[in-house]
Amino acid sequence: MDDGCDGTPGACPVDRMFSVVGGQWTTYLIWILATDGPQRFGAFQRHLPRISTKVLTERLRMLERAGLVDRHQAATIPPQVTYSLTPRGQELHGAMNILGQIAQKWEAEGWRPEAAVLRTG
Amino acid sequence: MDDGCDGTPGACPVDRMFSVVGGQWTTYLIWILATDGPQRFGAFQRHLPRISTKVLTERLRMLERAGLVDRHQAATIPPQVTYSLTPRGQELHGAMNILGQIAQKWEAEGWRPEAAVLRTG
DNA sequence: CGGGATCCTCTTTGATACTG
DNA sequence: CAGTATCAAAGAGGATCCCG
Repeated sequence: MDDGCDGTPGACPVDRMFSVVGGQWTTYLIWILATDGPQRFGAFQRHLPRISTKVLTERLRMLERAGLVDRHQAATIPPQVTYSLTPRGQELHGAMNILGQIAQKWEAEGWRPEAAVLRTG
Repeated sequence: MDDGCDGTPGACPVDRMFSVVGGQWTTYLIWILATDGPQRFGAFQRHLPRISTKVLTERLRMLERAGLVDRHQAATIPPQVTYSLTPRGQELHGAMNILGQIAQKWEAEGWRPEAAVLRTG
């Protein structure tokens, strides 16, 4: 019963996972990599026109440190940097996909998440 | 391929689900309800000593609007309000549990999420 | 007991400009 | 192209007080 979930940040395994992928944009980055394959920095920006370079960099660095994304840099001019999912990133995507499928199933039943959420904009 | 994931908030089903349960504390609330059963307002505060009444109320209201949590009020004095998981809340908990299990498996392999995350505190 | 209303802080984001 | 640095705005979260 007591799983150490006393509210200390990261006390729950679920929360630790969310602390890595819960940030804004993060699910999209993983999704894009999983569905469209490896991407370059500029390609992400084209996929997500409203993300800033700062945040995009931060998210990619974090996913890289978390071992979910691989960063491959070609020493050309201009530089070519390509990001891809690691096996762990792929495994995580599969699990997140389950959440997405539940969302879609519920929405087919009339569920309206937007109505519940206090969206920030 | 294109699943509508252009970065507009909530464009992805996964993101819609995260918009509901991705907020801080939310995973804990669901976890507590799933493992310890129905809880009263004050019980949550005892479980999570650092949460404020404002945020706890907000989260519970949101989970209620999202149909994941049931709020039952007894018209006694003093009032007794009890929160419980709906069937959807239970289904979601099961799916989130998968993420937690992956986290635990990876951690057993040496994965260190804290090292990756830019924790806010 | 179970909150609602405020105020205030701190983090997170976004915009912009510059660089190897 | 792929970032870095800086600044300003926004919003979430915390603390506090009060009420039914």
